[in-house]
Amino acid sequence: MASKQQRLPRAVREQQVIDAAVRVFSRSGYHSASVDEIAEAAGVSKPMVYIYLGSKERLFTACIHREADRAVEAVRAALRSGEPPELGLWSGLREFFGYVAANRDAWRVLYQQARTQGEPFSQEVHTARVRVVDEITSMVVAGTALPEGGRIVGERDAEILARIAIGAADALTDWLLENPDETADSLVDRVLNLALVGVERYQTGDIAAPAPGTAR
Amino acid sequence: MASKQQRLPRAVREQQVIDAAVRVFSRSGYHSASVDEIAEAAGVSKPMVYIYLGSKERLFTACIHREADRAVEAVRAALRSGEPPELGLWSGLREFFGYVAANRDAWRVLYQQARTQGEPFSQEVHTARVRVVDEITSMVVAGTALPEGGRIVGERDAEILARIAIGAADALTDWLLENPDETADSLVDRVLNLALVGVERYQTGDIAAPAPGTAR
Amino acid sequence: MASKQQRLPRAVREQQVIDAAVRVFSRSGYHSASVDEIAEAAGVSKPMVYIYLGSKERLFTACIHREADRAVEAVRAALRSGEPPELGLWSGLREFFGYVAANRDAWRVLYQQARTQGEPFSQEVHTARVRVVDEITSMVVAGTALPEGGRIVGERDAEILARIAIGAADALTDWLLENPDETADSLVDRVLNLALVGVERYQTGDIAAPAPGTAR
Amino acid sequence: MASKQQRLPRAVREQQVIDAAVRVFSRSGYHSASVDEIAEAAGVSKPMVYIYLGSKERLFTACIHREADRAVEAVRAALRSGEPPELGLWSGLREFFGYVAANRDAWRVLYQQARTQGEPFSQEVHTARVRVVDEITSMVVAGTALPEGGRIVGERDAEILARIAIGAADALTDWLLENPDETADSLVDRVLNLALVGVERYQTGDIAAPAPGTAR
DNA sequence: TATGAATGAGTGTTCATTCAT
DNA sequence: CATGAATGAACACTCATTCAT
Repeated sequence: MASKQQRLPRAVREQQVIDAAVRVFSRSGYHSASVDEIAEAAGVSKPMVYIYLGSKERLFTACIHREADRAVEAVRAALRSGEPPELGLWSGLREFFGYVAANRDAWRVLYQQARTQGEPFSQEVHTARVRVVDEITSMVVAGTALPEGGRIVGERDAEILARIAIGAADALTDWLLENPDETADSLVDRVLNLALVGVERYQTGDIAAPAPGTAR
Repeated sequence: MASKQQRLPRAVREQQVIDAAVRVFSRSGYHSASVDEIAEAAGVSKPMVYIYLGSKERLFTACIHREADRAVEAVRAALRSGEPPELGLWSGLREFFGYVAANRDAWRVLYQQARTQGEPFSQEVHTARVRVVDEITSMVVAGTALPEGGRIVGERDAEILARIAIGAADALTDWLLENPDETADSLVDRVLNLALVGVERYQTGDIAAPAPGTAR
Repeated sequence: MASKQQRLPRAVREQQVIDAAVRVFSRSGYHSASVDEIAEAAGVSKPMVYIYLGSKERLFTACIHREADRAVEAVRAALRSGEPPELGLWSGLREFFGYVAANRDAWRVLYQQARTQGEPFSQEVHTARVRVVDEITSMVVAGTALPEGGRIVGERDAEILARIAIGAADALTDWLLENPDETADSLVDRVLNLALVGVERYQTGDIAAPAPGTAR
Repeated sequence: MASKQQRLPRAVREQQVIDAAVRVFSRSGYHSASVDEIAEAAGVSKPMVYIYLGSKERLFTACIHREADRAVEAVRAALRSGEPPELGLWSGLREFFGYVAANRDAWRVLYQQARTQGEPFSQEVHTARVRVVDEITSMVVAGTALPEGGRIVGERDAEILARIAIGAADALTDWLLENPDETADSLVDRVLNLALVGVERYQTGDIAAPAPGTAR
């Protein structure tokens, strides 16, 4: 269809292709997605994909890079727009959850796909992926969360907290998909509630504090 | 290689093949993994894989099913061996984290791979995967956690807590892999520490309680 | 099933296998039919097929040979049981049609399959097949048909008549299968009727006799 | 071989592939014929076969359809070119025999192969094949044969006559192949001769008319 | 004798990638 | 610039055939 293409500038075409690729990679996974499929979804012929992006592998990394940038920028923008600082952690989480829920395709490519594909992507993709994960979560968890106190316990602990946030956000958007009557906001409310209830129970002694290094 | 024909009974060979498949699927992902690769890793010829397991797809679901059973049993056994009840949640989490960290291949196949492959696995695999996730986490989180009080807040909240635990365990074992000087136990200690610190800060007002439904 | 077989004498087993093979070859064609399928249909294990018949190819030729013998014998027996000589041609055709219609599996293997499979069967199978074709039809058409006059016109013409009979019988049993309310006998009646009508029309001039060597 | 990339338009290549397929299917049978073999015979690489024809099965049906069209057209054209009407039946048969003898590959695919392959081709192929058989033979036998008298005896009888003609033509071209000194024309002469002789003998009482429904 | 276990070799099919226009 | 045409290489799957028990 649409034969004799419209002579758009290269940069635009490239974005169209990446847009399509993110959608297709997200739905089918890296290996199942065929370049034909992506080209068709982008409305260009297959050689264009190769002229612009070079190879399927480089196309995939291009997706990773662009979505990494977008993700960082999205959360950063949200945080910039000034919440009162004490609510930093909560609002940061809210933005993060919101982003993941609102950009499922991008997130799937960025996080799930980029982790589960074997060797060819070890370095290039790994570092790009880690960049978002680290940057976003250090923004949300460490930086924003406790502006007054700096690091919570140590660098590693901050990273752990970050990973927990990421894994939770990832797993919870699956839950969101399976419960269509919930929204990203209602989910965040539930999570916060759980935290409060947990703390209360903890205070009343319903949950015993573990002595670290106890079991096993 | 492996010389010629070892003539083992079917049941044994089947397990060998599934063992190999879990390893290979875990490393390469479902689509990248070739049946040849799996057969070689199992020390059998390709036709054996088909004679015993039927197809690549059915081999994959066989992996899911077996690892699902094993995972449930592993955590269940750990919980049965009687910790003092107040420590239920902590020890449950410890066992769960320990399992995930100690069985990375199985977990990758069970959780990451089974989620990210497209259509062919919707039903069969999905339900098997959900079964572990639900069973394990309801064991760890809901059942064991609060034996005196039953459900925490509601069914959905229990599920959310379960998903958080799963997503966190998943993400944290990535972190473990990247920090080889840590162990599953030291990781659990760190997490518990963070929880305690969090609660303390919360109590001292360092973290403001959000009014649920606030932001955005 | 039926594990631990019954220790039957070799000759019997061989016939069982050939019986099954004829059925399966007839239904699926030589190449589609798998030795597994045949072994199962015969109620023996696959190695038995090889021990007794050697190879798939030799099994096929064994089918051809046996069915060739049976076909010749069937028609010969029918003809021996003394019809009045003038009816020889008609009753010969009747027997032949009857045989083909009543032994579809055998006929399919003997005639259709044996002609349409490529190279490996050129000689062995071809000669066996030709043997039946020639023997049966010379019996029916030439020998029996005109005992008083010997050959009709010449050897080649007799062969032509034979081929016509064979081709017609083959094609007509297809027609029989598609018209289940007809029987082999009713079909023969129809054919004879047609012949009579043809001759009558010919006599009345409705059909012009061609001058041989005319057209083109 | 055939050097590299000849860059022909799709329609041309499609016909080349079908041409080659008819030859190969005719020689080897549907199952023995490999797509590789066909591709090589067509002078293209295997993927072209799949890009243009989709699958081996669809390639086979494409052969059937094209040869069906050609066969119908060939006989129709021959009949159109005006023989004196009384000779209709004979010239019709002559054309039909001539076509079959001159297009053995096509005929083998159309008639022999299409009948003897098992299930996958039941509908699509069956109807296409039946279309030629019916159309050609009703043209030759019924329509052309007796323009003055319409149907011979009844619909079923016309069909029977048609089947006889087809089966005879099929069987006789085998005979032609085995007797290379004969031609399609000389064969037709022989057949006509036989018919005449038959009628004469019949008239002189050498052949007794059967009472339909007699024997058995 | 009889068979479950095992495989080498091949087939249909797909896909990333490139050339010729 | 843009694309239809073309292919090398690989992959899932099957089958006739044999060996070890």
